[in-house]
Amino acid sequence: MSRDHLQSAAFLAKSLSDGNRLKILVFISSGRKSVSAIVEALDLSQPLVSHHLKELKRSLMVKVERDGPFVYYELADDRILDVLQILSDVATDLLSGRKQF
Amino acid sequence: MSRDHLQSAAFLAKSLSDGNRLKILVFISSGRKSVSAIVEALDLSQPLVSHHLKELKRSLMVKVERDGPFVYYELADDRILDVLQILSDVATDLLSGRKQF
DNA sequence: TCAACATATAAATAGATATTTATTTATTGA
DNA sequence: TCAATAAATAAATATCTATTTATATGTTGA
Repeated sequence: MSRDHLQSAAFLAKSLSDGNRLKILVFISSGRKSVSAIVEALDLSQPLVSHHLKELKRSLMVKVERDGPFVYYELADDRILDVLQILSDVATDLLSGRKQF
Repeated sequence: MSRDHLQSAAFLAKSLSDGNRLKILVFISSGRKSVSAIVEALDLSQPLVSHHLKELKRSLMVKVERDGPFVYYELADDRILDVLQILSDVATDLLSGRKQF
């Protein structure tokens, strides 16, 4: 893995490093969702959701589409879910304190 | 994936969100390395390497072992490399601008 | 056009984090 | 014991980021 590739991986990891952003990613993974739908479902303030969506857009992990007054956000790549699953599994194992994996 | 699992994933992702830490992880993935070996190989200052190793230890992603005056760090779980590879692949595809993955 | 709604942006704040420089602690060979 | 090496910690700084509150922009139906 080259230096550039490592930097790219770090950049995406940074986008995945916030719990609220992960909630958003998982929520929109079942299909495009409007901002207001996200706000309601996750019980976060609208500006906070917009802020996180902006960050996710900056890292290209979401695709955006306007439809009338609504703006829909969609997961850009399903492998992001795979990453979250692996990280969750690894965290579980690491916290269990076992010595070998 | 539960809320706790998402929080755990976010916590690990935060540890993966720095380029220098990823360099360290990849370097030690070929076997335990001393701090000074890491400092030389990556051309980073010794306190900076210690700082990042402390962070990696906090997230349990490295195992630590002292041997005389040397302290050796080792990757705690090889699936972390899988995560980095996927993130790198995804970043490449997202930056290529293709619409479907 | 205007009121109502959807979303984005601005500004302020508080807390986190990467890096540098300087110092301390720990270990060992002479 | 002491000098030299390995590693960790402290302190300072500068930057970044999550969140809140307030406001602006954009869209549509009446």
